[in-house]
Amino acid sequence: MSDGTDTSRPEVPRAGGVQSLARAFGLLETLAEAGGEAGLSELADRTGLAPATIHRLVRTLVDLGYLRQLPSRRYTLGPKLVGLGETAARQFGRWATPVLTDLVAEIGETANLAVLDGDRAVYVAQVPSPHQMRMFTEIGRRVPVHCTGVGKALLSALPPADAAGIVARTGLPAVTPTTITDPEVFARELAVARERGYVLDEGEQETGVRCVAAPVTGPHGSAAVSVSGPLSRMDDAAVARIAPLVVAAGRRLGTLLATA
Amino acid sequence: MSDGTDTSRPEVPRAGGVQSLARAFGLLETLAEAGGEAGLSELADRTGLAPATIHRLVRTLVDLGYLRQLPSRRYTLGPKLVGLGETAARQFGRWATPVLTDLVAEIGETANLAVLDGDRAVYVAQVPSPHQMRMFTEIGRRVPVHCTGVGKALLSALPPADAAGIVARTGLPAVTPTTITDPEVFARELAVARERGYVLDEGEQETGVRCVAAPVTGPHGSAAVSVSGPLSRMDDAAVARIAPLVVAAGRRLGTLLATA
DNA sequence: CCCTACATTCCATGATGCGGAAGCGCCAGT
DNA sequence: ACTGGCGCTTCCGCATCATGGAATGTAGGG
Repeated sequence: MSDGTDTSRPEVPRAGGVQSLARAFGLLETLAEAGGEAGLSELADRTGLAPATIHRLVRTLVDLGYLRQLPSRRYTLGPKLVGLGETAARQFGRWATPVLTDLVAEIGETANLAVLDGDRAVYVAQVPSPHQMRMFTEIGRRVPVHCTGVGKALLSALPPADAAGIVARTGLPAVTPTTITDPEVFARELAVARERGYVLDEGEQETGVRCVAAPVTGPHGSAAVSVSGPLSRMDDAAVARIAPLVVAAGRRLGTLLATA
Repeated sequence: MSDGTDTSRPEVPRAGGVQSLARAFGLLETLAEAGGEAGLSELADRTGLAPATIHRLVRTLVDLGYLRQLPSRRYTLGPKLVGLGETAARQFGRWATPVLTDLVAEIGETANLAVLDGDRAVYVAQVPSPHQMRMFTEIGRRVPVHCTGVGKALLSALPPADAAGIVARTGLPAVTPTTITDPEVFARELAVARERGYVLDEGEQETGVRCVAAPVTGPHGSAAVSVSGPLSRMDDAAVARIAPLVVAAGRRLGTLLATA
């Protein structure tokens, strides 16, 4: 950075405006990816930043309560992040939960809301089915887009070029025997989804779980609703009954999103 | 900092090193306090920062995915915060949940883990009692220290001077008829807690709920475990049986905290 | 239709964050 | 116990980067 001849900056393609912020959040993410705990030098290795720089950022975060320093001098995500995340989730849940609750009442299976986060989908709200008490709070969980109902629904609402870009970056790794791994088949799947307004997930992420998902139709709305349940209850007749309800819920959430 | 005559800055006592970071997180907190949604000028009013400054910070956060801009141009907490918060909670929960689960198995009442966050306590892990399905995920909730079992347990593990400092700042507002409001009585309560190794919460935050809490004994360990249930089940005999178990759990968590 | 209020962009200024290098404390090795 | 090495922390001069006042664009209200 000291000579004016080469101003190319291959790292951090387009972070944002304030670099210290981008770096700090990068550190938080790096820490999360590292399993929620890391030493300073490990962070330096992963991010390529100077130790002194990292130390200052990290120290600030510790002072603010968003990071904790363990007795071993390593760093962990701090308690305040839990609070913020909870508030954020509540925020999403506030307007989505009523609609999801209706869906569960009509269908009897677990209903989810997810949004696009980079190249993956994050669950931001969930209303569990009355059938099985399973599934803790899956809220906040990030899943691949290519093998989940919500993921495919999210892609189907994107401009095809953007969707193709995401798929190109993430690839189509097989998770179960039914996961779609052929790009051409996947493209057709999205085309069908756009046509019908909903997608199916035929146990592509978890065997035995069938899922109906629809995009949340809004202006900027990168969101998707889904209803999922075990194959035993989700037969073809059930899907035929469920699909229109999920699509309607997506539309309803879209108008809510635009309004509030 | 613009004029040399008056450098007193009553606001933001000691933020941290990197000011843009402190401000950005301040904005996130302000947004959370405002109900999770606010316009730019509202943020400007609440924080006292220049609109241009806020806009740049906020725009960066939007680019990074930690904030979302609604069609109405207002701002909301973004999906990535949900993910980070969940990871942070999982991080705490990972090593705590097994111990809490054992506690619930032995006692049959809800078990919690909380840490000190500034002058308040935050719940970071919880295993619900099999009895009542009540209580959603209370994780992330911040509560006062003076009227909760975990709060008093946290204070009892602190150097008395530090505990007194916190109490001096927060005061002892009455929340229920049994809340301790006399500083001298409260100091004695903490002394007893240090002596016995556990504290009771006699419906001091919510009438009818009795709670046994113990500090997590670690090197720097500002954490506390608690078990709480309705008075009907938490009689004196139950408390006598429960207290040693909670203390033991605190000790166990302490060694885990020091190790991993 | 104009007008007010809000969000957004521009730009010169200097405060502020940056990172190389030196200092310390902790384990591991012998 | 001594020593070496590694990783965390602190210092300090330089210039980059964030800052905020003012100008511009945009939406809703009278």
